[in-house]
Amino acid sequence: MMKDFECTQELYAREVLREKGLKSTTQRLAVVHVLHTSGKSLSVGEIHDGVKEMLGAAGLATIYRTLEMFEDLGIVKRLHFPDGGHGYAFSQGEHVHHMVCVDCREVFDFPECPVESFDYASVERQGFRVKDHFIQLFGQCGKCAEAA
Amino acid sequence: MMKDFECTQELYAREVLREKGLKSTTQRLAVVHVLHTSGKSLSVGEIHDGVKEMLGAAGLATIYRTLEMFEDLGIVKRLHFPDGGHGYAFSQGEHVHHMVCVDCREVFDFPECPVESFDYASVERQGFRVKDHFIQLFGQCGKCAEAA
DNA sequence: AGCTAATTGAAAATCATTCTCATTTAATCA
DNA sequence: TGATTAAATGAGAATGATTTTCAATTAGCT
Repeated sequence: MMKDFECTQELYAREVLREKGLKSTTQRLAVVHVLHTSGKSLSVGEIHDGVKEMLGAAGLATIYRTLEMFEDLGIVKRLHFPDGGHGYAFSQGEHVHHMVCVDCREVFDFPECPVESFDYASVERQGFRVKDHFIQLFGQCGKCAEAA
Repeated sequence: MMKDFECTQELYAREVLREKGLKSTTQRLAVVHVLHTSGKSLSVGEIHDGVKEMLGAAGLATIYRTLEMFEDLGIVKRLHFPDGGHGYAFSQGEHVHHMVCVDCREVFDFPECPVESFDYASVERQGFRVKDHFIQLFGQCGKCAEAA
């Protein structure tokens, strides 16, 4: 499957998949397309709907399988919301954090990492070795702030 | 229900509940006890087991209801793990972040907030208003690092 | 001790996620 | 290109997690 309207994000996913010997299926590329063009954090159901709209039909199990795999590959990031729900946003493997509008769930990158420059002395004094971190900022985007 | 071995954490929970006009039931205090004494992040099932051990029996629905309520009240924090699972840790409402050992799930506080002192200029330039944040550090505690 | 609204427990209902397996498809190579 | 083959998909069943319902119980008042 090679479409003329393929964007850099799809080419990126295609490349990551190829490197790992995984197939660039229609469904997988559709997931990338839906996530990337939305620019938002989407739930599994929303992604499924988007893919169905593109392809006519798509199995829900495939969406789950794809998202799990994409998360491992760094193609998507799983985000958590204060209400207990979670969603997925497109990502290109770089170390960025996300800031999500709690109203429209639009996702904005936050390239400077507040933790990178942070002094871990206090936890390391307790014997810890910090290996990874998860950061997410919540707030309101300009549009939603105006609308409110 | 008033036990002689009640600790400050239970007294704290009792106080928060009283302020909101909520009842300090045996089950709720047992959840506090289980979480606080474990010092770890526990799954809903583990909390349920712990409470059953203390009380002989306890409904799972009550555990869910209690945890949801406690999260709103700031008595517990919900933590997310890289494997997609989540757990709950005792908290006393203060603004602390947590660092979790990925092996034993022990939870350590991280009082200095790396984001508090952070310069939000880059996102605010995009029209955002940052209202909240979620930070979690992952790593290995001293004990688990030795054992490995 | 008695009253009352809040809370609980058990089971059913709902919702989310994973699994199974027969069928299809992307990538490779002749 | 067409054949081959391992990987991937889809449909639905199975599982697991969470929520709801409602009758019975209990904490926090007088």
